[in-house]
Amino acid sequence: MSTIKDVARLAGVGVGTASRALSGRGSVSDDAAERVRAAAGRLGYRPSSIAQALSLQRSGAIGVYVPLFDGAFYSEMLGSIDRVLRVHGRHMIAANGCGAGSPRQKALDGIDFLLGRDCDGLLLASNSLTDEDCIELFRRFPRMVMLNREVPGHAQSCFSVDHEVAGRLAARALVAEGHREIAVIEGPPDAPDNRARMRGFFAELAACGIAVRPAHRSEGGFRFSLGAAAARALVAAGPLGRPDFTALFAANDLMAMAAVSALGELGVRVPQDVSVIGYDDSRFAGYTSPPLTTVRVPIDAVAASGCRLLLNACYETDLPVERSFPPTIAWRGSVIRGPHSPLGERP
Amino acid sequence: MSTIKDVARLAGVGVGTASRALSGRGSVSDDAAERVRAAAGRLGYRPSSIAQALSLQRSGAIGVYVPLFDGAFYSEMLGSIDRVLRVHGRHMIAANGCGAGSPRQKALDGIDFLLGRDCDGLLLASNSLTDEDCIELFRRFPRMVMLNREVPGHAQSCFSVDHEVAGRLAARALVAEGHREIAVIEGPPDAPDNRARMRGFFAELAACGIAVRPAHRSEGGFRFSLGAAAARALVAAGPLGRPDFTALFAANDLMAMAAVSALGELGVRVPQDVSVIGYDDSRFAGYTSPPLTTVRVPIDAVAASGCRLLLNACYETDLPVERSFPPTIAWRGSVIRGPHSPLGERP
DNA sequence: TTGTACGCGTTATCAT
DNA sequence: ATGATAACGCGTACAA
Repeated sequence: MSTIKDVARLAGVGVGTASRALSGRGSVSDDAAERVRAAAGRLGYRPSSIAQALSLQRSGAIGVYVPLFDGAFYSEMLGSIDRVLRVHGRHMIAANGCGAGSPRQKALDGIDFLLGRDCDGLLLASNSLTDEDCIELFRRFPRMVMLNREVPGHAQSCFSVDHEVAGRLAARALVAEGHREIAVIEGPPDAPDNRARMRGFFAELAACGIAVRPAHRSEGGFRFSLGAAAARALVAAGPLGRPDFTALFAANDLMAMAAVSALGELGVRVPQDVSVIGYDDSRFAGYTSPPLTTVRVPIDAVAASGCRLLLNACYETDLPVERSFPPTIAWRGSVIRGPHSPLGERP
Repeated sequence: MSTIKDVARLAGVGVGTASRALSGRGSVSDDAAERVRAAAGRLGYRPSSIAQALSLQRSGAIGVYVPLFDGAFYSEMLGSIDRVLRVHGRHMIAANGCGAGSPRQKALDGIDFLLGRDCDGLLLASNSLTDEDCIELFRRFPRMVMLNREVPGHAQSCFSVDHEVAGRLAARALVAEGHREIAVIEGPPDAPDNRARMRGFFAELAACGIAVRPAHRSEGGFRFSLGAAAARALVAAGPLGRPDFTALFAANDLMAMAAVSALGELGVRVPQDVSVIGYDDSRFAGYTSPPLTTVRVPIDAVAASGCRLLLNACYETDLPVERSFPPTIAWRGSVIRGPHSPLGERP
């Protein structure tokens, strides 16, 4: 690999001139600039990003931690982040939770790993860290933004949809279609995003005078297998092993999809026997059978804005940043009219 | 941030001693080593990976290019790669295709971007590059391994399942269940992996005396929307707008899932009216309705071995590397017995 | 065993 | 406008 010294020598100038000519910063005579460019071209010169990093005191790397790479939710974030980063000439060091330990420990390990790689900034998505973990992290490493969660005292550095509002939306969608006997497959009980959407969902239902029976609440965990198991448990709890609810809200699309599948194997049809509404509007939601009606949360926009704020913090730029990411309902085939009269309007 | 100089000063030794004590290479008196460790601990010293990289002439970064982050196939690869990398203290700079241009151009851009970040090695997954592109890439940058494709003359650096064998397997599965009127939704016509699986599929069918009618071949492109469209086209081509085939092979699970959904909306039931077999055994395949019978290709193992070979090449290690990744059939609910007598045995 | 000094490739400063 | 030179933080050869 040729260095800037080689370029300078071939061009017949000093390294300073070569550096300025190549970077465009500082003044160089047209003549010299041209010779440097030619020399660089002939040598196939590429600046060493490592040496640049050492000299500039920044690596250009943004560390990104997500619990896992697969799953429509996080991979969509990743794509969005890469897009923003690349436009601005930065790159991503990506890590997901791996190895042994609890989800929280995996997150801590992954973040620690990232911290050791000299990242200029950190982009974090984790609902397994405690608020205290996050606060401590912010203290040690202020150039950080959290995605998909709110951390007390750090609203500026947190980007998320309002999951409570989104949860209310799901409830409104169901009651607007005339459902009242409603079952729920919840996400992990200590995940902040799950709790927020459940809080909103139940609150809106309560506002409509609807209470969800305890037997109609089943705990999942944002995973296919748990969604399927939860769905089976829900119908098993009904009389004669038939569901005694007409609608089902799953805390994410993965579980909604798994629930539809499990329901199908039990002989209960979606949407004829029970309507199902999901959450996230994952890439696949339009292509299940039936296509999934779901709460759309614009996670790509969330990630992009979070990334841009981080970039501003790291590189003194002034990229535009959105703060509001209103959820909507993606109406598809898995929710149909229920037996009761509609309450309110279709959101 | 404190540097090794600070540590050395606090420990009352020279930087050389501090460096040796911290790295474990070279000899240091127990006494000095202890003082250095203590000093490092008190200072919260973290070596600058950038300075290390400049000195050692390697960054510890492996560049990974995949066409996209979402989609079960590539994200599963990513997870597998990160797992291997992290165990060995290396990290991943991940890039996916973004910006304008053809898929091929995106790949070329992404790779070029990675090359500019001083990666020690490159892990590539792309079926949009031509063989010539790959060969040229290997010439310019030998420390590279291709995932999920074979490049002529570079078998050593390519890791993939044998898609032709896997395609044959799909055919055998269908005929073993008594299907003969078979339709196909193909992937992108110039993607090598798609071509190989189609070649195998048609060859095995031919060996059984079965020919696929031109009207029963529909071109998709590894995407939901194309799978759905292809399925609609297939039934539209039949008499009375009903399918005149009893089984359908989709070149990947995404399209299989979309096809099942589209078929459902047209009133044709899976598997009662037509059996569907997918390809990949994506994470979601067990949770569609009905659960998808599919060709399982162990892409995680492929990625892990490819990654280990690359690590060996980059860091003179001797990690174990597998070369054979036999595909199997994951039997689930989307394929049932067809009208003809079985040919051969269930693979 | 130890400390000093040099090299890694770049950018930035500063006389010229 | 230009070129020499000093950082940047680390590993390591070498002399002691």
